[in-house]
Amino acid sequence: MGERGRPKGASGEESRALLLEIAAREFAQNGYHETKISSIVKGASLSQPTFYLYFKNKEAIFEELEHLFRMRIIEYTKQSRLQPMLESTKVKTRITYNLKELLVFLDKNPDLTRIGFYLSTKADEIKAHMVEQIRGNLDFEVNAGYFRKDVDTLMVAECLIGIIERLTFTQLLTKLKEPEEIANDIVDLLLEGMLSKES
Amino acid sequence: MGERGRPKGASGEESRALLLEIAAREFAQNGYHETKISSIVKGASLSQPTFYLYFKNKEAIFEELEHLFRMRIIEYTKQSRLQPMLESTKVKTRITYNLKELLVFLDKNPDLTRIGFYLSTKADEIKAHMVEQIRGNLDFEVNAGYFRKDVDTLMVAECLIGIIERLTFTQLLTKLKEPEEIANDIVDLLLEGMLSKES
Amino acid sequence: MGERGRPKGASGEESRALLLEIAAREFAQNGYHETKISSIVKGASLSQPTFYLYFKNKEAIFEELEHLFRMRIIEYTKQSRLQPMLESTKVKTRITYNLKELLVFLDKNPDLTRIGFYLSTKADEIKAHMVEQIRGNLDFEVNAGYFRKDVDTLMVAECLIGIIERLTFTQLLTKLKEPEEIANDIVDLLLEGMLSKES
Amino acid sequence: MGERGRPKGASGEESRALLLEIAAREFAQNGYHETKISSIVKGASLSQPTFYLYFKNKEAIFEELEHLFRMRIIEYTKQSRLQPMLESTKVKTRITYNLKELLVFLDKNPDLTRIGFYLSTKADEIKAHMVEQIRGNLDFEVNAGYFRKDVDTLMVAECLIGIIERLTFTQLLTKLKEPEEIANDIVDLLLEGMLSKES
DNA sequence: TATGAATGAGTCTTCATTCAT
DNA sequence: TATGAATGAAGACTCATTCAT
Repeated sequence: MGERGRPKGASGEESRALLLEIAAREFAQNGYHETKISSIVKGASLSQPTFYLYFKNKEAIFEELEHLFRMRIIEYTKQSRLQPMLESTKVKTRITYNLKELLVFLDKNPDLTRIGFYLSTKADEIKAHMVEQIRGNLDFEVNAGYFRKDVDTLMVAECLIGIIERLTFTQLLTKLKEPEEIANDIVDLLLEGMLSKES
Repeated sequence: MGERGRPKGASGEESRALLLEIAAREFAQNGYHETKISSIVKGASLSQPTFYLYFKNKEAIFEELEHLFRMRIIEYTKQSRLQPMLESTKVKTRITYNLKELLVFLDKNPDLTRIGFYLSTKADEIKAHMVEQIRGNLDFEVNAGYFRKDVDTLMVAECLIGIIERLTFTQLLTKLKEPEEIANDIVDLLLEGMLSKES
Repeated sequence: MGERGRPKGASGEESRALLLEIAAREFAQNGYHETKISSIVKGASLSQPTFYLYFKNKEAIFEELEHLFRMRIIEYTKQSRLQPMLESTKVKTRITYNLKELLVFLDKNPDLTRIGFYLSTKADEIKAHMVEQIRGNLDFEVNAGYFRKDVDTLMVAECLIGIIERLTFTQLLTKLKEPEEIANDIVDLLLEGMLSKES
Repeated sequence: MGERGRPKGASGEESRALLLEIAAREFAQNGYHETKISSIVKGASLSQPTFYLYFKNKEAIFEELEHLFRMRIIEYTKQSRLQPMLESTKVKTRITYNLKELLVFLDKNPDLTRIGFYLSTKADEIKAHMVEQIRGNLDFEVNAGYFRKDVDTLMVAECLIGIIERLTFTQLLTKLKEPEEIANDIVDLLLEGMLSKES
């Protein structure tokens, strides 16, 4: 029967996955309320009742997308703790690399990112969680002597999240800059500051 | 009509202002869609038709709030350009002061802030506008030799906006920190960087 | 504006009462599920949203009708207790009269009767309540010597309710018999029994 | 196809019977509309399409249950006509026995009883049919001199059905009383009446 | 200026029912 | 005989918005 029109007997998992994908796109594009079940199923070439075969309701599919983002983002922040005993000269490189990896993930999943960072009512929770992780890392790094002892790690972590969020939406997802460039810029700014060195 | 027969309560302007105020609170608390005209007018002890006496529709009152925020925020960024010929030693103080003033405004208008920074579909425009202003200031300041010549002023401006937004929601509006503290923290971080000075 | 079409400004209470009336008819005729909000409001020449102005939902209006029936029926059973010291010869007359009054009420409110006796999920409760009342009356009457000491008053009360229900639907609401005739028949049967007297 | 490849479980007849049984239970418990095909088939561990292998639709299976009840109940009322030339002293015994038999049947088939007596739109027809039968019996019995000549046999038959219905639901199916007790109570009440004998 | 009363338009959701295998 | 997958049809409910006074 080839590819024409996905016959009735498509695998349930496929339909479900398709719905999730389309839903992510629709939510990201139009927000939660402007996204109608009817347009999700139309996008998936399915009927409305089919939607309810796989998801309890609109909220449920949205929550599943939130959850998906959350699980994946948590992995990234977990991985990003610096190894102890890292050579001082490698610190900057390592941090930049970790940050770049995170940005690559966000870049590859723009719809999920918009949902998890912006649309979700749990966006605050998610970011707060990231802040906690980063702050832990920073505390460790300060202790290890990589950074000034007098920095308020919580504030830095908050700033970093604010920066990541902003640059993700204005530079990354708009394709104005590559993950690596952005990572470099951020790390340079936060580590070195803006003042002229001779000053 | 003088003072004689205002049959039911307030003057027109008062009712209008009240509706704006309540609406701001409701929008800030519950978002655009979750905010019902019915609850706005209930909050203002008025009837639904009265609402339409003062505003064309729900969108219109929201846009008016957006506009209000926008006008006021633009003033602040305009004022914040550093005066030429500033003594080098005063730069940091001056920047911090300007930032603090902005934060004080946001702090005093939490509902508008939430609307203009977060809920409004024009939030991006507003922030982009701020970025432009700040970037102009930074360019000037770099030229004046206050900062490193190699900083990407657009990126710094973007970062600053990201930081302001985040700290506004997590530290300022939650009353965890005072505007001044936050301004100090931000400026210190961005100017000095995190690295230990001896490094 | 005369009577044509009930203008928009009809009193709210009127609309509400009208909806209740039409709803009773629709429920009685078609049952709970077959009755659509749309047909109720059509019957009342109103729109669907108007329905929700006066009732929380379909269940709520049904419950209000149940309640109405219940309140009224309870009055009747309360009134029907025999006065103490009644002359023995008047007992039968008195009982018949009370029963007739109840039947007159049911006859005058056929829709409510169908709802409260048949459609309502609380029909059992309502009838159980009536049984209790009647049983109380019977106990009193047995004590007063009007009836055989060995009758099981609960059973008689149950039988009476069964009879009333059945005859209401088959004889009364179908207009085959008048309340008075039915009351006479019931009382005669229950008091005298079927056996030939000489036996 | 013999016994070889019945791929999934039971023979057709078995599945059909099972569906009927489960359906009766579900209808009796939850009513017609609240009973979903989905829960019937779930109860029978079958799939929805299988249901339509055996029944045209939801209405059809319900009607089949109605029919089943009707056929069986008619038998009982047919049998219950008193034999001519019965000794006068045995009349009461015989009537009681017949009534008891009917009640035993209802007691053994509570789901069908609830369907045929209460849920079915044909419940009225069924009961009307029973009334007719009983009335015929009563006419015969009156003629034979067993009962008062002045009783309205139709009314008595109606009363009896009302009583049977009520006591079935409140005493029999709730297991409060045995069929025999109930039969005795009914017959005693209807034959003897409530009045004290000396009166 | 103010409102009691009413509604058009639209969405979610459910369920009996059917294909294709 | 049996079912995984899918849907047509329909109803409840909500909300912004408008008459008529």
